[in-house]
Amino acid sequence: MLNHLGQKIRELREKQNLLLRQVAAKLEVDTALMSKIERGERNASKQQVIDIAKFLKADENELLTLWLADKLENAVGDENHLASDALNILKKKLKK
Amino acid sequence: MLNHLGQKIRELREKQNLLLRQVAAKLEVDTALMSKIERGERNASKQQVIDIAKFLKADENELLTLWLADKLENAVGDENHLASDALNILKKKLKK
DNA sequence: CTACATTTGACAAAATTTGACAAGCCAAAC
DNA sequence: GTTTGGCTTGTCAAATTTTGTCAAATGTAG
Repeated sequence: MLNHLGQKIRELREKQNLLLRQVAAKLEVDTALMSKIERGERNASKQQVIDIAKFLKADENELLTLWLADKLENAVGDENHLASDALNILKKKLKK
Repeated sequence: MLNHLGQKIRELREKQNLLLRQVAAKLEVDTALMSKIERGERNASKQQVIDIAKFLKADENELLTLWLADKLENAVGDENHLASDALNILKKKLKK
């Protein structure tokens, strides 16, 4: 259930002794939603990631990369056995 | 707009001189949908890919791999600049 | 022109996602 | 014990996305 982005956000938040409530307030979302985002139960929107990066003084691209990695992991679903080949196909395509 | 799976399906279908209508009939979907799948305007479901592989005598895993590659590409969206890093993160995770 | 294959656009139904709310859990302090 | 405060969980309606069909348009060979 844990994902890359959520883990990182929680780590950043705790290092700065901030409450879920405080981050949530900045994003103007419910604390419950923030909790879900950190635990990977819900995906953050791109804009939310950007806002979080700003508030937690983190590198925006770093967080967005984790966010994308999570999205890709979702897309793989339970097709683990095909993923490595599929990833290679995609990698090749992206070179253009 | 073209995707990996659709291209492959079309190639297989044409090599066997089959009509969209015939493949669509096998899958019990509208011809229009089949056309969209081949052109990448719509994604096929996993089951549809399996049925197509069977009907076109293609390797199921090969088609499913293309199907997954397309899904991953969709997930990347227009975040091309982050994709390569995200892919590496995912690759690492998949090794477990 | 005709006949047939494919494509396109619009649409309703179905499925998924989204965020809020309320209730619950848990530890620390009282 | 009870209260407090932070976090989590379940449920829900609204919003959004996806799915497949239909009808009309386009293309193409005879």
